[in-house]
Amino acid sequence: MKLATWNVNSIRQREKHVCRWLENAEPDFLLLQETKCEATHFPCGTFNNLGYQTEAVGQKAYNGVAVLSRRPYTVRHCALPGLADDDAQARYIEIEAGGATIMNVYVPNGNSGGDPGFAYKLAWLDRLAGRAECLLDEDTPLIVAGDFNICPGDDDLAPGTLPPTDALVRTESRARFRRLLWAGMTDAIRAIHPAGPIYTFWDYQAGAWRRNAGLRIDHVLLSPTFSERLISAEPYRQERGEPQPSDHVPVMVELQ
DNA sequence: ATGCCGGGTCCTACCCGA
Repeated sequence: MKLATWNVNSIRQREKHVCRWLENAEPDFLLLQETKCEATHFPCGTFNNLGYQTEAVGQKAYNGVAVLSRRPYTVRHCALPGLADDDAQARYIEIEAGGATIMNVYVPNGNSGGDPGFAYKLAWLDRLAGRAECLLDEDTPLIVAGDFNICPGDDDLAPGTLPPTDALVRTESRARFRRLLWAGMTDAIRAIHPAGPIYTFWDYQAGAWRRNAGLRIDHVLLSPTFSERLISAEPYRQERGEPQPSDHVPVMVELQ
């Protein structure tokens, strides 16, 4: 089974990239973030034609997530349960497939909106961890994947790319990521590649791609049932070199 | 420590991302 996550930075701009990538990589599940598209305008038909059943949660201009799957699934939640303003922003889809739960997340960046903006990010991550812990307590096989907007460690950003005050590297953000690990989730990329620089995002500006000034902020977290079956976990760097790319690349895991 | 790029929308000057 192959599952991937990709922040596409507008599905309308990236529809052809996604189709081409699906045909080459053939994931069973693809979790998209930053579709920037209301659900009624999401190009479901295009992906149906490639054999993928699609569920989109969207809003105008910002955020937006979607699930593409060639395996049967049911949608369980279209917003993070229990969050105070839980469906104000389109950041979460939770599905059930083959007895497992899969969460597609677009975590708030936390750098805009001052202290309340950062507090929203932390509250969102606390709520996510609480939800994951509930499912882990019941031994539900679980995958949490998406754009976390967190560089978990110092190998996860090119030196000098971000100041220590940035919401992507703040200790409070990293502590929320560790809470998910301590709850029993495995960071799939780090299970396969324990150390060294691995990036999933390169800014459009200042020659970030050319200089390999990247960040690792897109993650796939696996509960024990899945981590024991992990075969590979890789970012698809070549996507960043395509014409008109997203600033993020797909991250795919293969499970036995 | 960004807003140089690239997306969005109140269509055009701004907001937002990481």
